[in-house]
Amino acid sequence: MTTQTIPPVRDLRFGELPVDARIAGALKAMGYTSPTPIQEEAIPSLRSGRDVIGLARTGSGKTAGFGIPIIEAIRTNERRVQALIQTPTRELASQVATMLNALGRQSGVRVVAVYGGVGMQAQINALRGNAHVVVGTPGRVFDHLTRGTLDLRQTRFVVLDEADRMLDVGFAPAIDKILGHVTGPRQTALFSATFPGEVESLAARHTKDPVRIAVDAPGAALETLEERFVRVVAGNDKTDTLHDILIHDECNLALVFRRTTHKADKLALDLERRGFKVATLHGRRSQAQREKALGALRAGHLKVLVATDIAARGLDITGLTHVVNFDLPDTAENYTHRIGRTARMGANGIAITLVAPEDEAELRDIQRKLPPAPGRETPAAEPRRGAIQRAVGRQSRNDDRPGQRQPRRNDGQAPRDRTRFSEQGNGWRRDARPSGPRAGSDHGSAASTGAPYYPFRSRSAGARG
DNA sequence: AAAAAAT
Repeated sequence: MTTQTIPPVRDLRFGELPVDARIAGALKAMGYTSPTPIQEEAIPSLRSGRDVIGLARTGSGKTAGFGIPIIEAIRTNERRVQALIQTPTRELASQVATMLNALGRQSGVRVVAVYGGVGMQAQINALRGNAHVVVGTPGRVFDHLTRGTLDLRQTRFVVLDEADRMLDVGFAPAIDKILGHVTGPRQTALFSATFPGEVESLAARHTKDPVRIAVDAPGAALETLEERFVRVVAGNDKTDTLHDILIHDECNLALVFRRTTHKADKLALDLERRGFKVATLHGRRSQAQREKALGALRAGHLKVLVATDIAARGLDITGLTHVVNFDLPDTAENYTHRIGRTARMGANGIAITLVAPEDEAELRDIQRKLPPAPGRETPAAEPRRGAIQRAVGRQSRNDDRPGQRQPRRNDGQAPRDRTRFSEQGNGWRRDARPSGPRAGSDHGSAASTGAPYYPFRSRSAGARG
């Protein structure tokens, strides 16, 4: 008779949160020891059975915030797809599936990624096996539904990751069709770092009396991120400025955004000629090329990845020190998501936006829509002589970054922001009057307007009664 | 106007 090793009964808590022992084990193996604020809020809410709209900054742990309660609710003895997570890009679907797989490993939960650009048969086989959780992009998910190779009739959890993107015009019809196949009772969760007013009505269509978790104002700044703006004077080449950024000591790994696939390719070619290890990621490349590029970036084999907004949302790349907006993002939301590829989970990061004279007006539009924060440049700021050299050459504020990899904060605790927010107009405004003494900032004018204050972490039902 | 997402 074999002696079974019974694991000691400990680690049944994730910080203050009680968690399933197998999940506690998985979390420990993943290096997480206590929940981030969004996890502290989202996990109990999802456990309670309520729908959730969760807003929290980029890199603050949203994936585990829905992943943990879903994994622990999966009945592994039932061979049914019990949870569906939808993402806007294939790479994000893959990344989320990897994370959920790690969370569910010790629980016997089977997670299957379902997205286009790769063979159908392997996915069909995986789905025919014991798939408990499906993470996918809408096109391929719908394809499986019409072929009858995916059955969502027993699905009890639906998550729209990057929810504002999934509900916008490009995706909404596909999401509607897919959710039409989820015929049983279900819990719906929407998560994002941005949530523009326009998507509120769409969100209401897909959720019932949701718990609204606003750990951070949509678009809120990150304390560990330094946002810089480099004015490139007329006639000057942005590529030269980018070159200067890349060769600077503090730049380990950079993600550079361009607005079109063609421009991304062109810049990558230029950088290659200049001797940089570079790859491109955009939607006109084959899935094999895309995966190779992202894999090389994650493995640290590249200096720089040039991408379109395909890489703007969700991707978590360890060691990414710099995000460069070579071309301006098209919206304030995209600005927030792009720069949020760095400075994740308490790590430091630098985001540099290259600004040509013709970009100025558009940049001002973007900045006007962002919650102001100490350290975040405001539209009023005037470009000054010598600003380029200073911005490129300046050392990072908290320079504790070692050569290769950024340290993950191993206490699992993203820095907590005590700033309060006031709701004004259609958006959220950062109100710089903290609970303590006033920080040396000039962004606090809203504090004296008598606007109502809402608690920093608000938990109110969507519709006020 | 562009990018993404099914083929």
